Amino acid sequence: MEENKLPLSFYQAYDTCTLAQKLLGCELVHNSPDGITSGIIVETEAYLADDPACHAYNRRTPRTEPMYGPAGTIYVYLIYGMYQCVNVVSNREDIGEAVLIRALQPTQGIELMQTRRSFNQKKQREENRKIALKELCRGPGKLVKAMGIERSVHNNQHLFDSSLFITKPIMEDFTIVAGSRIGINVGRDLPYRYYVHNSSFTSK
DNA sequence: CCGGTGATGTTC
DNA sequence: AACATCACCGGG
Repeated sequence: MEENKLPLSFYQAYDTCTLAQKLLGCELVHNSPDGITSGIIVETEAYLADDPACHAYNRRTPRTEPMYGPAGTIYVYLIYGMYQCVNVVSNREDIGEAVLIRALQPTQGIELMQTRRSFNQKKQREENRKIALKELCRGPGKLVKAMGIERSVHNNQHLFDSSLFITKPIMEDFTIVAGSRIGINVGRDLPYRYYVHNSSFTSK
């Protein structure tokens, strides 16, 4: 599996919008101390340097610094106080652009993902609710929790040198649909959201 | 629909 | 120091 990692050159080869589409069909893998979990990327969003919705738009601060790193850097941030989202940094060093991973089709470690998703951090215990396969990684916050991705661990690491990595495309013959990004105000008119047509694992 | 939740950036 | 914002999710 490790040997199927995307090469560094893959992340450097494309502009951000193209990379966001090229990552569809690839597998996101986390080789964690608790076990391996993975899923096929079925939904992404591009965030560009000249794009007001981009965290790095006109600002280079401690939080956004990973976005200015080399392509393939991992950018994890906290949102709404309780969720984290994971991005693949794109373009050249010193240009703040990235691709947000929004949904996965789960492949390996499904039970572990269900366990992670079922853990109620407020009550500090696991709850009984059974989470449907389709719901496991449908959304950026959900997939980060299911995959066990942690800002404190993975932020500013590189996909080529981390327990979190991406392998070459394993999905074949799919159509890519472009549309407006989800959950943002500025830049909502830009068609920078990409997803696999007819996949039942994408968010809405 | 609506509110929880906390880091971040901006304004004072 | 205070405030507005926020690439979300789950309960209703």
